[in-house]
Amino acid sequence: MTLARIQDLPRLVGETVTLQGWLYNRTSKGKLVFLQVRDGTGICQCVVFRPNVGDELFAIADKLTLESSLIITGTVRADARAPGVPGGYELDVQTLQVVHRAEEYPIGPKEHGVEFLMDHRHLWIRSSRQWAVLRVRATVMRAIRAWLDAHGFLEVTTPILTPSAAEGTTTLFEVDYFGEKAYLAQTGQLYNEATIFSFGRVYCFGPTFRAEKSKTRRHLTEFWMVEPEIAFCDLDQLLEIEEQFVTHLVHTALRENANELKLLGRDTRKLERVQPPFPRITYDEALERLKDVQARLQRGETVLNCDGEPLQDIPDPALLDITWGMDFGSPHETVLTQLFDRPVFVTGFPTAVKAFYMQPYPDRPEICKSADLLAPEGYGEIIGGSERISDAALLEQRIREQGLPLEAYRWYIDLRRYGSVPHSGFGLGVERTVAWICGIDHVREASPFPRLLNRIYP
RNA sequence: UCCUCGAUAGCUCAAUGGGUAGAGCACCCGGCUGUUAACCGGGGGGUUACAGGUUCGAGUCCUGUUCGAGGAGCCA
Repeated sequence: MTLARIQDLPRLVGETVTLQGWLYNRTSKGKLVFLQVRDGTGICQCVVFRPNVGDELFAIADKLTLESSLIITGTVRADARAPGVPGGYELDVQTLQVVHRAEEYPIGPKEHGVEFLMDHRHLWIRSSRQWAVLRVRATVMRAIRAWLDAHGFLEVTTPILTPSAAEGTTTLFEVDYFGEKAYLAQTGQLYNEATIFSFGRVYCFGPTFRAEKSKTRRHLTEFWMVEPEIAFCDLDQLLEIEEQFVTHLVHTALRENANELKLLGRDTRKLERVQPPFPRITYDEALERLKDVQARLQRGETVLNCDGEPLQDIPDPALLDITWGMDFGSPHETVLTQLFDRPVFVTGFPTAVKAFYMQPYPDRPEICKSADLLAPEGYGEIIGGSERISDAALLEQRIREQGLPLEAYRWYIDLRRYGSVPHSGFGLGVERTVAWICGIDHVREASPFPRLLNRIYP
């Protein structure tokens, strides 16, 4: 008899093993009880047959409550009828010990509303879909570090308590810092721009905070972001790094989380075609495409996506109104991403709508060397990146133009005085990336305990 | 901040023009050797979000409040 985990059962057929886990579901049929047991690595059907275990143990198994904790011993056998994760294997139960008999469990196998599930998030994460999503999240986070570490990046942590904003002060959480105002970080980028001069290629990876009053499927007030920053790197070089990086994340999840993506019902063919190079379109080109789509929609034409299907989630073509100089809204991203079969870069946004530190094109200063990466299928922006201004005088001018407090950025301007170099970086949002890979419709399920507008419990 | 929709059993929902508040799931009891959200029979379970109004009579109509969902703006 050996202790086993459910994910290893395919290699243990014929052996007698002990599982430790919780009762996920139960059905009984006369002298048979089917216990769906989960142990964190998978879900295994355990078959309790009355003549095998005796009347006393059978009665206990037959009355077990959902989520009761169990230690259960039996023989592993392959059976195509056995549901579960990975499925196809079940345990022929010999003995069973109840560690704790659970009280009546509030979350059933039937449907529940969002508010109820969010109030019970501490229990909801036991459900198979949530389990699958959070396993993919862990894979993505591991793949982020693995790829960056393998490509010469050094992880350098940046502060969460910060004295000022990178991009204005309207979306920051304010905290009291011994009588002074401080803010929870919404980016580590400015500090990354300092550490590249020490290490060349760096990244920071951790939670960031935005006090935006956004109530959409794409927003959390606390989310995880990885921000690589690279010295001696222009925008074109940055995009090559980004597409290699994102491709690695997607294909690592495809390889390591096949069971999870299957459980989620994800169409993995759409993920498999994520391969470099990603298409690159300029802001100007994107504007033309958007106007074209809007005109066709308003004429009542059906506009097709990259797979030849009608565009989804376009409630009102009037929302696609845009003129040169405006930043994209969510409806614009929703349209653009459906026109491509892989993530698409949009480059050269108007300088006026982007952050002060982005490098303007020398021959066209009204646009800047910025690039957003939009995920397919309407998931929208998962990366924002740019080449940074490397000239101290130009940076100072841009800070003044934006009306930002020059004094707060003195150290940041200082970086351009001592061996300044062209450098670039980007930020990738973990929850949005996970939501896209998993094919789920709201980022709140991509975080174990999501923080949202009006929600900080549990 | 704005727009739209919603709140009825533990959960998901129904309740015809205003006329005795109902079903499925969950739970408890009984039945069945292959269930896949099993099925069959029985049982308990309600201050219809809150406050006020109209009415012989309000889950239903009106006013206000609270809470929630989706979206816009902003963003990853």
